Amino acid sequence: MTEKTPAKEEGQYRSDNRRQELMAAAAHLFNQRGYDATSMRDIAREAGMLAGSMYYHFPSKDDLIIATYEEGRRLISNSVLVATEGVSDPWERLTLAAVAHMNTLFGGNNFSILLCADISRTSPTLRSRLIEIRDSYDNLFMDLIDDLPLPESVDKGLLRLSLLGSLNWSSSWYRPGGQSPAQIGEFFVRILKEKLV
Amino acid sequence: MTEKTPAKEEGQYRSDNRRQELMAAAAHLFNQRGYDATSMRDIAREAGMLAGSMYYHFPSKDDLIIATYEEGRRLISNSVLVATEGVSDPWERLTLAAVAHMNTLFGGNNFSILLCADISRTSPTLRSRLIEIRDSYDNLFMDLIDDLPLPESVDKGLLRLSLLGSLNWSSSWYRPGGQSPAQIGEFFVRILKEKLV
Amino acid sequence: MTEKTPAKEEGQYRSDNRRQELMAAAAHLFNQRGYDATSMRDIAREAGMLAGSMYYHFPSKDDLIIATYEEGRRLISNSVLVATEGVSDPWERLTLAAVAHMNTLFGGNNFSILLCADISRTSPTLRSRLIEIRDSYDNLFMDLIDDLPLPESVDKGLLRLSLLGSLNWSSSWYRPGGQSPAQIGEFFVRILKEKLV
Amino acid sequence: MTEKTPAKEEGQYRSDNRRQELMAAAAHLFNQRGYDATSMRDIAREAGMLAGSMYYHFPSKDDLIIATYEEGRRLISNSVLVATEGVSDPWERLTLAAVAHMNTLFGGNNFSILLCADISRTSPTLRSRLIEIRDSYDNLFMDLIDDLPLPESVDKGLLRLSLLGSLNWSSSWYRPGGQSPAQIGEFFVRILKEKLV
DNA sequence: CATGAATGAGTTTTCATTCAT
DNA sequence: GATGAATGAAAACTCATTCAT
Repeated sequence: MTEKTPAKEEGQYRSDNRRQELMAAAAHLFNQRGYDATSMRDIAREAGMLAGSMYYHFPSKDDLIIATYEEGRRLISNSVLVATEGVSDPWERLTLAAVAHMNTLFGGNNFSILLCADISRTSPTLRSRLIEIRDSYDNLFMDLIDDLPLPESVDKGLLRLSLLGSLNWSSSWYRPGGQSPAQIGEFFVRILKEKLV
Repeated sequence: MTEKTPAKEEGQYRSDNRRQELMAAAAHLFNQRGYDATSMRDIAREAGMLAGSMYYHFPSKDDLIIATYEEGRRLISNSVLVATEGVSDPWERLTLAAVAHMNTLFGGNNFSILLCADISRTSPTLRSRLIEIRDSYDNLFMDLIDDLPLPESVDKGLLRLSLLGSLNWSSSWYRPGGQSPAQIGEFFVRILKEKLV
Repeated sequence: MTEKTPAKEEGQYRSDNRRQELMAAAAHLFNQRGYDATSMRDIAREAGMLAGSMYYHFPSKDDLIIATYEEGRRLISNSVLVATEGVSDPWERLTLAAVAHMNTLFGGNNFSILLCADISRTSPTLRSRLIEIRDSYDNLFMDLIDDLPLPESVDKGLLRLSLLGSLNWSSSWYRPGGQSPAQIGEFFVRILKEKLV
Repeated sequence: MTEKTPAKEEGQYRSDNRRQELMAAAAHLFNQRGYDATSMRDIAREAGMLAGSMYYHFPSKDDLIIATYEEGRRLISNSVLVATEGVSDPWERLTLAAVAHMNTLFGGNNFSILLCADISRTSPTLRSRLIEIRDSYDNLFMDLIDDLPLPESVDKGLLRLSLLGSLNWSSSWYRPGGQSPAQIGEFFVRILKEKLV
């Protein structure tokens, strides 16, 4: 796992410290209130800094949004890849991926759940960048579903969208206390695999 | 059907004309740009009126948001009720409901799709009101799923959330041209009903 | 003279009152400190209003700049046209124009002298608009100089630029007390007309 | 000529290299965008340095402005002095001075043309310093015009202001391609000397 | 000599809302 | 019912400057 190492190989961190704190503060607030309702001042305050100081680290709010989103993608991609590594049964792979997806979403990192947020209403330039990032994650599921042994009559594209919808919509209703994220992920795959009727 | 009558029974409309135009303009813009990015001035302009004039019809922006949201719920609830009326087979009822749901979402009315929007990031007071409204719609699906003949091992609550997730997530990817909304709705129910593996 | 009438014929005034006060305040401060160093807050304060309120009358600072500049052009154009009206001797016409130019520049209206300011360092879009306006005034002098009976060896374009330079540069050194603006204007034309050596 | 020597006699340069690069970068940007619109960061970037580093060489932006302005005065003063050295006919001396003035303004050095910029709109302290510098240059023309054999009726002060206005105003309209700077300078003196009417 | 990081006051602009007419 | 005009708080962002290292 590389996400705890200095990550020099991605060349995207400068003097990691404050930048990471800023991103953590931003992700936290973006999740609580959304992009629009979170001001640069709010983020600065949460990171113990003045608003103007942030602009040394991120040239604009959009850049900060993109950075947190990309960090979210990096973390969840990693989780899914690690979880499915070395497993060959396609349904088991999909189950493990769904479980890793849910565990990452609700496992304490504030970044990945940003990928479930509504981005259809941000500025066109920002939106297209975020969509790119999200698509690069969705592709992992495309591959997992492609490997499934399914009757020809099943549209694999729609199947993927159905599963991702089930999984991501959880961000709008999940609260700790009931079933665990892992159980929920496992269930959403099981009802596709098993005969219900 | 009640949606064309003056709706006196809800006691909340004054001199319907301008009010309805305002709501239509608002719903249109809310869908395009989201709540935050839509200003009262934008809405007023689209309705051929000045910003100040709106406050005769709606005491605040939140009230306008709630009104459009509630109108969306009213329309989609109606569609689902009408579609399932008189049908008794539980799987068929669920399929018809999903189809009606999708047809209403993408069938030209700008209100219902607002129910798929991310409200987890609005002010707490507004949010709790919107959640109430959405829940009162989700209950329809609760009933439909309760009627399904399912093994005890299947958690009906999660099943409902899975289906609603699949259906509502479509608002983030659906574009006209591929499968029709009705086909998509039918498919999402079918993969629950049929054995895939 | 039309500049004191409601000016309906130019169609550019709304409810003249506050708009004119705003323009007067702006012109005053633009002259004292320049465009950049004058903030919208400064202008608002001088007009007895809050910064945000100005945006009802002018959509942006650039628009306000353009409006004051255009008002300056209107006033000085009028002065020159009125002064030369009915006079036919070309040198006398030029003298009267120079005198009117100087009298308008230093005669209490804060608008016209803006045309002497350095605009080579504003944003390209703003600059090109201001240049258009200034050129439309300079054309008056083009005509006056064209009518002069001069030897072929004299470049009329350069002659115009020389005179306008002499006149406009006065905005950087003129202080009341010495020669009057009218005397200065008359002198600058006389040294072109008379043999000095 | 002293401009190539280390200039110890002015006692104001430290380790000339970086200082000169900084001044060149500043002069370049001041001409393109003006003082206000040029930030210390812009200048630093153009000189390949970070903003903070400049403060070793110049204690403030105003000091940097003054230094470039003074350098512009030094260069153009030199040109005029060299051009008129050894010539005794007063009108020829004035002509040569005007030609040298124009050649220096548009001859590639970015400093001297700063003297033509609008300084009537900078902070009072800065302004008074810049005026001092400019006046010390204008005095050269005062002397040249004093030597002219003119009728008593001609106000020599105004004559100087007229000529300097014609010359300096060129900074607002001159573009390479038409008459050369030298031809323009010669023309502006000729129309004073010769009878036009 | 230079850098990285921060400061704090400032900028233009936007916006929900109010209210006299 | 609607308008014109204003309010005041907040937004994103900029910038000259400072200073420890």
